[in-house]
Amino acid sequence: MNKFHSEITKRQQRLLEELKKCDDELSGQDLHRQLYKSDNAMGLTTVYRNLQVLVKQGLVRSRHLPTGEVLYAPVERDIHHLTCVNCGETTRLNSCPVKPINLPNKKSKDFELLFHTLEFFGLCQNCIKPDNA
Amino acid sequence: MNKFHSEITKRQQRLLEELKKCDDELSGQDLHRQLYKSDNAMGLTTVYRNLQVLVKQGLVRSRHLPTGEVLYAPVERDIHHLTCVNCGETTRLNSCPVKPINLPNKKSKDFELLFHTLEFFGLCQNCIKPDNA
DNA sequence: CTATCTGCAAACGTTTTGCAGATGT
DNA sequence: ACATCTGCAAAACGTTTGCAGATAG
Repeated sequence: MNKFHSEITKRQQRLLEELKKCDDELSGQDLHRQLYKSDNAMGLTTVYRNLQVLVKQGLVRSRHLPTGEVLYAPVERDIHHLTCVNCGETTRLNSCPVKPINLPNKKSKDFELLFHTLEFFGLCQNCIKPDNA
Repeated sequence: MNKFHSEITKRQQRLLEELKKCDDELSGQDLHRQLYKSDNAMGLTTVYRNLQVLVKQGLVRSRHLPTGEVLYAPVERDIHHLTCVNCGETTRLNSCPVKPINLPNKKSKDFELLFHTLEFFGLCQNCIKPDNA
């Protein structure tokens, strides 16, 4: 049996559940904080380790913010953003604005595609104006 | 005059030149190291500060690796990758495999698009096999 | 009883910041 | 002079790792 796509542990289920419950993406820190308020507190280390597992299983997608932190969401959630390179302001796009033409096959002998990230960077309305910080 | 798209300094020109000269993407550390060997040594802080400027000017694109480090390349270079979520191995795609359909206008009142990043994540050939670390 | 999972504390490594001195207009 | 740019050293920060103890099958 492939070590990926196997059963997941209680803790991993809990994390996935929390991600699905939330409409947004969450960081490891977010999840840790949020679970501490609930009856399923778990250490930060555990949160990070299990998130990695969930990504490798193909159940969770991850994305790196310009700040260096990582945000997680269920794989099936297809979120993309406009991000201002000056002020960092982010606008969410609720559908993927590109049409895949030559995407790698979802499942080929060479590469099993789990998810993609697509982010747009530029200057937001405020920052386009002259005299901005 | 808009503070973006204005003239750039010698140091910034040097960084841009170095990025153009290289076929790959480079990190701040890479650039710093590389310039130290040349006649244009500059401090790490300066490298980072000027790279930020170049990104805001729309001359350079940046992309965050899963490791947290940031890679830079000239904006016009349209590179995308397949990355294995297990071992981190990366394969480069030399053309953008998606067709923009509803991309934000390159230049609108609301948002001035400078570049986009598109990365694919999944499992590489090696890691798909059972019994992998 | 062996393998896996956990959590704490310490480490990591890249990037950022404070500040004083250099540079240049 | 005045604003900008630089570099050093220290800080910052989310994340990762070592290890010993807990848990589970």
